[in-house]
Amino acid sequence: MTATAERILDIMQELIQARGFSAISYQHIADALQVTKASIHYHFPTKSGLGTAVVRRYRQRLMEVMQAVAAEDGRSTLEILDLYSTPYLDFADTPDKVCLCGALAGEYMALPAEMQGEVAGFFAEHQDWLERLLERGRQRGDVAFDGPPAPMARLIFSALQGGLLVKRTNGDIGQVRDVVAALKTCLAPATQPA
Amino acid sequence: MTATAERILDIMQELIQARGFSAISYQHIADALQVTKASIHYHFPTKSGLGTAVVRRYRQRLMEVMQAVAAEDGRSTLEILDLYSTPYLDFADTPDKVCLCGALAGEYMALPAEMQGEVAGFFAEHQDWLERLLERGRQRGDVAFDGPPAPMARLIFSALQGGLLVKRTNGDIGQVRDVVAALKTCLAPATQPA
DNA sequence: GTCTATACAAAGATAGAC
DNA sequence: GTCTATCTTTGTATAGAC
Repeated sequence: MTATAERILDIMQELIQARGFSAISYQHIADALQVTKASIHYHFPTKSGLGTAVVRRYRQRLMEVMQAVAAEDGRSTLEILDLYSTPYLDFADTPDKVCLCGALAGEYMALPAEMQGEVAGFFAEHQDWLERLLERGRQRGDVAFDGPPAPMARLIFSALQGGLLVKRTNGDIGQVRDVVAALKTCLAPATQPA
Repeated sequence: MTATAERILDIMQELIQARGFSAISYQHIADALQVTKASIHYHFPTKSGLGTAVVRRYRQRLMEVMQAVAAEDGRSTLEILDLYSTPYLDFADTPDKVCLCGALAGEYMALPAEMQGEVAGFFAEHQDWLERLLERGRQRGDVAFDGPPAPMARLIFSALQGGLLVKRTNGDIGQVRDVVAALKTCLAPATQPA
């Protein structure tokens, strides 16, 4: 992967996060990189291939974040949840970006099959990760909730994705912060009555 | 509004719910309606105007649902929440549709300004409605949660939107059902210890 | 690896006949 | 209201020079 190819991926990712995949053209990328369309095609012959490469890289990066977060010792489950939420809160700090896969999910049926697979895989592995986190947390006793962990993991993940999307329409960072805060109140173990 | 114009709105709405706005062309609509592109332009001269009309109608319809639901007497807050969730669960029963505004949110920065306003208004009024529902419910004592109602309203709405988007990528209706179920466990008032 | 030039299809939109 | 025909721009993609 050359440096230029990486920059193209960077630009494409930012564009998708802001405007989605269908609305992006090679011209947009060329303008941002200050080269011609043909140069972009040299590095990524097809738009479908470019889109797939962007999602793959994004997916891998966030997976590394999750593995690093899970490896941290001495953190409470709620602290780990905070660390997990950090990338989403960072997106919320921008005026125009959401999660790459959250953006792509809205136009899912218009995506090339290869991209659909990457997006679906991203969602699945995040929810699996959250499920394991909740399971461990409940065993340790620092989170509490009714029923099996899978529905709660789905709630957390769905809420983060949805919260980011809503936030961009109202410009209120509180949208995502509120969602995270409300989730925590749902998970906080009941303090033993004295 | 003529019957044909209504059918165009129907088709456009379905197409957006499945594929987003940017990926839809007048040709797609013309094919679905079995007429030529020019006929569509007769009813809706610009794509921006057509998109805006679709969102406006959708917004209005769901607002009517909310008003009808809120007017129902003798329902518990959790029952009302179920009624509110019905349209989302109906979308979840299709293989390819999400909430119209949920789909549009992913490509928000690529939308015409007028459509952005409608989407933002839709989100705002839904969250406001949920906030009032929660406030009343807590007063009546049939739901319980920590802190002010706004964050919980935001959590519920974000989770429903996000849940639908994730559901479409994994084809599992359980995704949305789980989210609703998990939300309910978060809201259920603690049963008085005997 | 980037450029110019070009091919070809699809897009949004309009004119004017029926 | 719908059609055919057309305009103009944009989109994805390739060929070949530098």
